[in-house]
Amino acid sequence: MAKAVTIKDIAQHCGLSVATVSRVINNKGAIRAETVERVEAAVQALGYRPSMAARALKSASNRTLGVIIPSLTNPVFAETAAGLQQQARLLGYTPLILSSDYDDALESSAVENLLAYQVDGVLLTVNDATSSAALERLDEAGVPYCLMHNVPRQRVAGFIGVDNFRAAAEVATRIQALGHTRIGMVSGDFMRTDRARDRYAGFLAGLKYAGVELAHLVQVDPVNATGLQESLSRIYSQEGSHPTAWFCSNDLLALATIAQLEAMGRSVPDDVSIVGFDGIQAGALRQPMLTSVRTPNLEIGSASVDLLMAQIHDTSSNTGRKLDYHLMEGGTLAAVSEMPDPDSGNTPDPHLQSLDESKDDA
Amino acid sequence: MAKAVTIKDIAQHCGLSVATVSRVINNKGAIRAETVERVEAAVQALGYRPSMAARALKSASNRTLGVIIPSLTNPVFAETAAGLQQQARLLGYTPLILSSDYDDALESSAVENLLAYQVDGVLLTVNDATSSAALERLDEAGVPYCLMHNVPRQRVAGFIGVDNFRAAAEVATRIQALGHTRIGMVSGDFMRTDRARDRYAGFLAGLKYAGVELAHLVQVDPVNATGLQESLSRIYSQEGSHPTAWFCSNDLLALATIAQLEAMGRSVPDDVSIVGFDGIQAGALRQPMLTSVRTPNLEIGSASVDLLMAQIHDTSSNTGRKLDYHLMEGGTLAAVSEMPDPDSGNTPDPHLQSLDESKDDA
DNA sequence: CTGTTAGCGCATTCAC
DNA sequence: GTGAATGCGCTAACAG
Repeated sequence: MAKAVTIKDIAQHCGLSVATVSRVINNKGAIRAETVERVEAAVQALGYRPSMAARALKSASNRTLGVIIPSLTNPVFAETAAGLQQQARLLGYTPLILSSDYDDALESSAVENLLAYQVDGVLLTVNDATSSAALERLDEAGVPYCLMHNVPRQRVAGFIGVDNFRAAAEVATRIQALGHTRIGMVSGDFMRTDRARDRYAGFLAGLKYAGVELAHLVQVDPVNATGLQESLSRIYSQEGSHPTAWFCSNDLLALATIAQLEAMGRSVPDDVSIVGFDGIQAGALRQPMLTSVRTPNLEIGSASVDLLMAQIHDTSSNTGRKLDYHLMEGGTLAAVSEMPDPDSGNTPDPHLQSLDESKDDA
Repeated sequence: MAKAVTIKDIAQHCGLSVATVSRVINNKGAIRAETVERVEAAVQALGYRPSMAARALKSASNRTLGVIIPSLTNPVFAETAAGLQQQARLLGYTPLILSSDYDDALESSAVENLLAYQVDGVLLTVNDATSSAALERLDEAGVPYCLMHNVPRQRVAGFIGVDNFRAAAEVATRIQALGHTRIGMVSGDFMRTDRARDRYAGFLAGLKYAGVELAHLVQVDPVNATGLQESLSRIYSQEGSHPTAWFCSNDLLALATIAQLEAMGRSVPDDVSIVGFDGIQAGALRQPMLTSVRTPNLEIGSASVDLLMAQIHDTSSNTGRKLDYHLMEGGTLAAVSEMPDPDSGNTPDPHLQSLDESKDDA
């Protein structure tokens, strides 16, 4: 690696001291206009770039933001990362993005890693904000951070996310209003993420309010949906009435559920309705479009950067914000049909039939 | 930010010099076993982490790999990044991931940024490997790098990707073999990426070999597919025979094309066949599954790390490798039907009809 | 307005 | 085997 040009080189080149050059570069203090020009010209000419390493070493700011997300390949987090990266770039910060693969140990080691890089702050989505060693470590190290997607009940440094509980409850009432009475939920493992837990709790609460009981709960691995296929085929091979609607705790699961149901010969939404959560592009591109709770993922990223910046500079006690979500009505949620499940003998209550055509009020 | 524990702290704690501690930590030189133990215990106890900044400053290695991808939200690159991150982690390296948004200027500034971080090497997908200021800058700085997905004709430091030309040519012959004669291509802007150009060239060559001409070429913005809708509706609103098959230069475009065609009342694959490129999850989850050239994205990431490591350590002249791809036959490519386009009066050649049922030979 | 100087945390000489 | 000293590139006092 060719020797990089340092602040010293440009100082020499201009016949100035390194201090003056540093001032010009950082816009600190008052310097003569001509000097500024001279330095800037030299910077251009020699192709100088300040070393982040040296900056960090001076334990000033190195304008680096640590980022930890559960997965790079889940579009939700990819979008969040994209939003955050763009906002960071605007503010002259560089994000250092690590993924935890939904693993607590990796989450913690990612924090250690970021600490070693002396990041100015951390943006992260943890598995579970109520019991995260990673967050404790950040508190202990005194590094400002902002949670993304996690909406913790207890006070933390900051967070940006949507009200998962409330959104899921809305989904429940919406599904029930369409006449469904046999309703299931497909969820990521509760032990793994607080989002899955909140969405489950909200969905349950919504169902209860609507006077319906949850017929089935299928918990799967959030990374690869292990167990989904088996569970669904078991449920649908049983005698009796089958669910006519499923709420999935995220869109990836919803898409996988649809694929599985269709592979089993069930048609969506004619035989069974599906609602997802996240509003990822893949759901919007399919036909019919996936009905889903759309969350502002890009904005969650960019707003988190803003919040973190506020913390870094003002140390104001900004504790976070809930962003709006939107129940996007696609075509995968429909009113329950007269004959939802040919295998079962049950017919929906007559008084629900009037709801059959109410699906286009989105 | 609470003062981090330094090598000095643990030296004091052990009654040793910083030099000795450094030796223990880096496994350099001979040290007494008991001393090693003592140091390691202190490291554990005090929670010491060597500062990457200081390491980088000593212009040794800071075990950081720069990464530049066109987009975080395109699953192809997200998967590649995931593969690369995992492999890097295995080897004790940390990836610093930046996205260029398919923009040459951002690509270059990303390189500058990585240079400022003194990365040990760079893994990147550039827009166009044959004319990249970013690559020139890396050469100039003497930083080893490995291209991902770019398969340049001229010699470069290293690359890992698939043979886009050959794969696209295969797609062409496959489509033609199914009886299609009116064939179009939807492509990302040629000015933007060499992949789009190679795939176009390969597709053309394949068609030529098969004795068919390309009926339509639709070029769109690779970021947001701007212009797709307009072009397609113009083509299908014209009198005469319409394309019965489209090859799309990537899966995101293929999905968007399907959505657009279906919105226009065309059925896939009954009215029109679609083939994509990349093999992203969203294509595999839809029904019918998207027919696509599946590329080993995770492996492209991990293999690139390996190749880059080889360059960093051996400075061997390893010039890269082409990885295998696979034409995944989903359900969106079918033999041309007897009446491909109700609007047009033309009927396919009788001798092609025998191919109608050959679609399940995948 | 500008120059001098002192470290930041670490790896690496060179002594002992 | 181990310690003391040096400097990587930079910023932040403190002097002029």
